[in-house]
Amino acid sequence: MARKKVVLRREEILEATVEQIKQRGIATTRVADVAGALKVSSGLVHYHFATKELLVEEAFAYAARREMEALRTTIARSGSVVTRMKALIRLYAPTGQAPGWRLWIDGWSAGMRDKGLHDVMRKMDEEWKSSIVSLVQEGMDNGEFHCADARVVAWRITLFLDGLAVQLVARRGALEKAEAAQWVREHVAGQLGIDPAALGPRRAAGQRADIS
Amino acid sequence: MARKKVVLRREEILEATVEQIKQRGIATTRVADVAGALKVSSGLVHYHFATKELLVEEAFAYAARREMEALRTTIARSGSVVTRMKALIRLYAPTGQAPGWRLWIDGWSAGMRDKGLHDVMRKMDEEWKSSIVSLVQEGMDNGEFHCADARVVAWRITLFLDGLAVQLVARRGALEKAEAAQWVREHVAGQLGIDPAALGPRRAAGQRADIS
DNA sequence: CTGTTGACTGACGAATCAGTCAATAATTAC
DNA sequence: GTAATTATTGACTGATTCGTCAGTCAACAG
Repeated sequence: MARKKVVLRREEILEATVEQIKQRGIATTRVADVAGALKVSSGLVHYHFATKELLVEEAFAYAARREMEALRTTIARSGSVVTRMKALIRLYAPTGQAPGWRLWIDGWSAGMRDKGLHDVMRKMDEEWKSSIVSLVQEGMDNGEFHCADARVVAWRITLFLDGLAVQLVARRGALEKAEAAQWVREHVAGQLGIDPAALGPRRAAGQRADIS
Repeated sequence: MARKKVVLRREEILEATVEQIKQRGIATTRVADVAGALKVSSGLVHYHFATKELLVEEAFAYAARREMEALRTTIARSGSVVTRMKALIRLYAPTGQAPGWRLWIDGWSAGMRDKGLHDVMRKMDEEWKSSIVSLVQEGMDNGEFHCADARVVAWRITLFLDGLAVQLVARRGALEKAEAAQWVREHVAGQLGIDPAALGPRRAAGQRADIS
């Protein structure tokens, strides 16, 4: 009962799959779990997605698509480049419980053996970096940023955020959230050639810079 | 046939388990794979390790122990602190195919749900960082390094290497090995307040520093 | 109102694998 | 040399889970 159009049902299933994977991880998520979460038969999941492998890959692609949309929206907003960069950091730095990062960490691991998954992650990473590059370039062009190579800067920022995500997941609790946030600001600001305070939590500028 | 003392057999099995996990990943490694690699029955593996979960955890602990021994050996060598830091980077930077990193990336993922694994990884990370801290501190004390806080520097170096590992695995081939090595040198040197050329591939010092 | 499509079910087949256990071969103890 | 001990086997079980399929029923077209 409650029959749905294919597109809607597929999206619903992908959404549920992403949620289950965040909670249980890829390996321990059963297609029965996904079906159960939607109160639907496991047969239906297979009706829409032939194999579990395909389901997982499409779920990652779905999650990646949503993430990239959010990124593009943030970047396309009005306001100074610095302000948008700040928003971007708040969106993606793994400060907080960062349930989204759990998904990507699982993806890195599974992607080492699953070609399809690997390609999905790779494509997302390319989009992510090219978005950062264009934002950084915009800042360089209008004089807000002072750095040499937008591509290298984008890589280094990505590197740092990935590493931080690993640390905050692999050593939950060992690093203060506030300290991590401070490091992100310092690192990004250093890369962009701006004042770390400009990326501070509230006001864009004009607060004490109590860092070494 | 070919009976072995428990300690030896256990070590052999752990070694084989690590190898299998590097190749297949945690989830898709069967205990039959481990047994098969040693040309031994699966019953024997269970004779030494009650459950697969235990086997995997101990395999990670074993790998971590070996890695930490190598680290301590490198750090305890004679020579300047810079030289030892250079050796350390060569040992751990995920330049090359880095099969060791595959293990840790799997560990990060599985450790999010497996308490025992999580603790193993956490302990190794603590040891790793405290080793780095003491090396950095030594360099600060004898004037080779110029930085403010050894702990923060150790964290940032770790962060960077982890992030780089992710990038080189998640986007195999997209980043030139040489460029990655260059970035590691720049980042580490920047943190330590020294000339990146001092961490260069061959001679300890006295070569051109062709970086921005 | 009726026929057709297609989303959906639920039971089932088939395969996979972790873990058990009784039997056996090698080692050690005495 | 014999008994006790211990490492090892390999066949087996029980549980799990992916994927299939024959059939049901809602929605819609005509």
